Parts: sequence; C-alpha cells; structure tokens
Amino acid sequence: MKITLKNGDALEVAEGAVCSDAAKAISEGLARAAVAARVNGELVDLSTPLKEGDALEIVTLKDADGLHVYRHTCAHVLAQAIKTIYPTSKLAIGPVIDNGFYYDIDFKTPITMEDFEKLEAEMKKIIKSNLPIERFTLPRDEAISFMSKYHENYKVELIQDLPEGEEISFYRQGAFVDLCKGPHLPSTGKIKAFKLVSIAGAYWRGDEKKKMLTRIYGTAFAKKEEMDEYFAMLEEAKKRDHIKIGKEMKLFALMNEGKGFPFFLPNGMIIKNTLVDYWRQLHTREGYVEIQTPIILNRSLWETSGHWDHYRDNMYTTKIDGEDCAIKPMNCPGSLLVYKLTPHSYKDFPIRMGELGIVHRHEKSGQLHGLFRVRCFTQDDAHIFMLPEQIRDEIKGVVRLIDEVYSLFGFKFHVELSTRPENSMGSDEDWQVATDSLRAALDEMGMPYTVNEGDGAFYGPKIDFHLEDSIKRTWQCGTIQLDFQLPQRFEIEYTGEDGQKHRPIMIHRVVFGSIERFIGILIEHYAGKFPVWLAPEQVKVLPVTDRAAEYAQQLVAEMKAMGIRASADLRKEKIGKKIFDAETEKVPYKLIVGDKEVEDGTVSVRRRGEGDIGSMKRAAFCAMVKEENDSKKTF
RNA sequence: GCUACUGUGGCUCAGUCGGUAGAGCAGCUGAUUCGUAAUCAGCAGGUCGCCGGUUCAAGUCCGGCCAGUAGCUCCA
Repeated sequence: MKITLKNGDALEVAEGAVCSDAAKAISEGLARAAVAARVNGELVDLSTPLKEGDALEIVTLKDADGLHVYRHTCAHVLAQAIKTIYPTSKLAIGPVIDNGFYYDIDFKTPITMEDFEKLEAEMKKIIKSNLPIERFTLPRDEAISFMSKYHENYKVELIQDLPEGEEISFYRQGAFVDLCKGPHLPSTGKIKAFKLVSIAGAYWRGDEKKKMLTRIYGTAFAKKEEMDEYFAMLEEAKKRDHIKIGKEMKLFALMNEGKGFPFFLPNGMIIKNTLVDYWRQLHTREGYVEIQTPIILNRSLWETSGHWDHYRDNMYTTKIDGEDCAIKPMNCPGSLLVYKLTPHSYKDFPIRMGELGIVHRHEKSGQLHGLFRVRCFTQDDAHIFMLPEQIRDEIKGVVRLIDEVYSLFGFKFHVELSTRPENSMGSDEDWQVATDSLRAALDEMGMPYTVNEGDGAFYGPKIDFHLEDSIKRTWQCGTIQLDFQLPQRFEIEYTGEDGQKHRPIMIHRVVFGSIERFIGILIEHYAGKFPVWLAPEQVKVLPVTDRAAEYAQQLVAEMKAMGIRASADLRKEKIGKKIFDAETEKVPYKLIVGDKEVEDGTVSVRRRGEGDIGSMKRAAFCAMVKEENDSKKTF
C-alpha cells in the first residue's frame, strides 16, 4: 500500500506495516532516531498500524513533540520506580511541562529529595532493562475495575471523568501499567539523560480543598550535554535573581518587621523615581491628568464599590473615631469620587485620569515573593472615562503606550485577551461591544495575543501583558480592563448631545502594573546592569593618586550640576581595586584620572563590561553621558 | 493558607559523632601614592531566627513559633 510522506513523496509499504516499519524503509538512521509519528496530523506511537493513503511524519527528538513524548515516557519510568520502591503509594497525574515533567503521588509516608538518589537509580535500572512499551485499551467499566484492583483510586477518578463510550488506553512497560492517552517511546531504553529536580506539594486536581499530594519534578533531555547546559542556564539565571541583586546593590530590603512590605533604599528610590518621572512625562504627552486620592477611606465607600463585601479578606481595616475604614486595595473608588465631584458633558471625553496610587492588599503569606508579590505596592493606575464609540481608539492608545514602554526596555512579553466569564454583570451588548473593541484594537495594532475564553473579570473583559522573569516565570504587569460595574454602583453619568443623562464607559489600566514588580522584572532583565538613565550611580571618578583627588572632585561637581549621578572614590586604594569595586557595583562609567588627565583636562573612560574605551575631553564625556541619559539609551 | 526545604558576624559561607564558634569580603587603625578587575599588617565584630524540651553538655537532637525560598492554591 502507499502512504504519503511529509515532503510529498509517496512510499510503498507492506500490508499491515506500522509507523516504525515506514521509518526503517526511509532510513535506518531515521528509524533509530524516531520516537513517535504523526499519522494524518495526529501524534501516535511508532507501533501504530498504517492504512492506505495515510500521511506520515516521523517525529524525532529534534521536534518539540518528540521531546514531549520522550519526557512523558520518562514520567512513566519515574512512576514505575516509585511503585517499585514504594508499593503503597498511589499515582495521580504525571504530565509534561515546559522544561520537563512531574508526577503527583500520594505517599503513605512523605519522601524528601534525599530519596531521589535511590529513585534515580531505580529509574536507571528500568531504562537499562529497555522494557518495551505497549499500548492496550479497555472498555470504560473494565478500565475502572482494572485500576480499582490496583487501588489506584486517583486513576479511577480520572477514568470516571472521561467521556462514556470511549475505549480507555493504557501503557504497559514490564510489570507497570499506567492510564495514559500516549503516545510513548517504543521502549524505556531510549531515555538517555534525565534528572529529578525538586519536590513540592500540589493539591489533587488543583483544588485547595482536596488532598495535597507530593509532586516530584524532573527533566529529561535527548543528550547529557543538553541537560548540563540547561542546569548551567538555571545557575546563571539564579545570579539574576532580583532579591539577591536588590540586596547586593542596596536597592530595597525585605524585613521581618514588615512582611510583604518592601523598604526602598536610596539606590532603589533613584530607579523608582526615574521610572515615575518617565511615566509622568509620557502621560502628560498622552493627555492624562494626574490625581492623588487618600489611602484610607471609610466603609460606606467600600460598600458602594462592593469591596467591603467581596474583597474584605484582602483588605486592611481600621477604625477612625469609631468609624470603620479600610486602606485602599485599589484606586478606582477614589477616582470615581473625583469624577463625581463635577457634572460632565460628552464633550469632556475622553477623560484620562492617572494616579500613582499606593495600595495595600493582604495577600496570603505563602504567595509573597520578593518584589513580585508584595502586600503594599504602587500602581501606575489610570481610569479613562469615555463614550462607547471611543473605546477602540482609547484601547489602542493604551496598547501603543504599553508597547512603547516595554519596547524601550527591550522586554519580551505576551498578551492575553480574557473574555466574559460565567457569572458576569453587564448586558450581552455591552460585553460584545467591549470585547470586540479590545480585539479590534489588538488586531489593528498587529499585536499578537492569545484568548482566554471566559477568563475575564466578572465586571468586564481585559487585556493583560505578561513579562518574564529570569527563570521564565511570567508575571502580569500591564492590564487594560473594561468595567461595567463601578460606573453603575457609583451612578456616574454625563450629559449627552441629546441633553439626556448617560453612563460613561470606564476602563482601568496600568502600564508598569505595580512599580515594585516592574522594578523586580527590570533588575532580572538587566541582571542589575542598568542602562545609564536608570543606574543609581552613573559615573564613578577614580583618582589614581591623591594628586588627582581635587580634579576628581571638580569633575563630580561639574557632572552633578548637569544632573549626572556621579561620585568620586577617594579611598587610599590602588586603581585596580577601585575599578574592581566600581565594576562590582555595576556602575556604567568609570573615569580614571591621574597626573596625565589633570594636566590636559581629560578623562580616561571605562565603560561597564567593555573596559578601557580611551581618553576624552571632560566636556565631551559629560555631553556623551548626558545624551545617553536623556535618550534612555539601552545597550 | 497548604507541602517541602532553608535560617551561623553587615555580606557569602564552613562548623565532623552533641563537648561550649571559624574563614573570606565589608568595617576600623596603621603602612603603602600606586595607571585600567581585589596592596600589606593589625584590630574589632556572633544569646548560632525566636521560645521551650531532652542532656552533665545543644549551632548540632526533639517540639512549637517567626521569617525566607520552591511549588500548589489564590491574584473580583
């Protein structure tokens, strides 16, 4: 019979041939490299029989799919090893994730990372014995009784949730059988490099009311070298950790006395203030006005906004003169009060009302994380009030603004559009218009995005911008959210062209999101090597001997007068030591000045990471740094 | 909040079998005035996160608490 290959060629194979036979027919090498196949687009085992006319593609470890299959099989090997060593343990689920795989297990007695050694040894044994992996199926009820026989009650629960009438597939390797959709490698011996990485708790089915299982994370690569590279990369990433760099560079401090409330130190404040200055400059350009509303407001306001009923667990409350008050977890209610202060006309719109608001939220203790998740942070918030027909342009304006800011830093980010959830408020029409406007804005901007169906807030759809940290975890930073709720709760209105009262459309939006989180991301992005405009210290003047100290101080004074952040290292240290220290502090520019420079009014310049870049006239250097600062240049 | 791990001078870390705490950097003092990534010497600095227990004796073992990290859950 004839099948078609990916390149369009036809291949003649024997009747009853399976995918691996076809691979062999193409080339012995390919057959050895093959881990799975795609038949008519569907990823399947190599043992899958072929039919006349099938489109076949052999999948190897060079494909993402191949690696996926490889890692999934490795998860099964882990499960088999666990069942061998801990026969009373029960298996839950073991999927493949970004950089490896995990398996959730219910252990009789909890295990620790110290047990990894014997688990890995057992896994190696399973791999070495090169057990063939076979697929078989059972009707649903037989599958259930089969798994019940082995007391695998989690598997039983999983099967019960699978659609009725379908055959349930299992994979067998040696004495071990696991419920699995597949596909898998043809045998365990194909696994070359794997490692168990870490252990953590995870709720069964992701439900915190259900039992917490033990999750064992592992990873696997086609080659040992690739795995070594991966772990070396992780080690590198750890060096960028913002908590570590924040401490080293004295940017911020986390203290026992204020769990989740970061302290900003002088160096960190320079970064924060520089970002805020930039923010103000941009928002003025974009036609925003700025307000500031109080941090503490009374209970009746939070009842109006709905926070008192729906968000109180996350709010810090207090009493003032006997009246219940809350510290704001969000800025919107304050902005709405400002809106309501005066009557509005349709001619006023859009009103873009910005606020750098400090908000406090009582996040659960286990969720706190450096600057990424804190209990007190500054939102670079703004609320835009507008007419329905202005939605699209306003959204586009915000998307453009966020894109401009993120591009300046050279961030990679991804965008998500979240649509109407089940229990939402607002009319179908509102949602339709709003969601379409968000979508249209993104489309017209040519901004790639993914859609999270039903993941919007109950009060409106939203666009989220996610940034990566050093170990590729993503954090939501920018967001644009339409709100159908607050305008109604606060009964805000405007007078339309028709002389009638109408309710305006309102959006919440942030660019940085939380300035604290954004700074955390920035630290990891730059590994502390901030571009000149953000660097806490921009230039360090290093006199070679005391004879140049006065000249150094003059230079510093001159630069300070130009707004350049500079200082002189007047310690009685050798020049090498001064360079070493300044380099360690990640100062972008170092000026070495000695007798020669004093003589002819020059500076010898070292640029961070590049070393000596030669000598310059002092004025030329200052102008260069000033320009680099003002243009927010990033190398 | 849950599970696991971690907590020793300002920082990074060592501390064996339970026997009473050690280094480097930073700091201070002194010497060195030196040309592109760490000069030398000396001094000082610690209720070993906190509380309790076991023990003749606890940084070390046990329990509780606090804080941090990883993950889970959460983030209208």
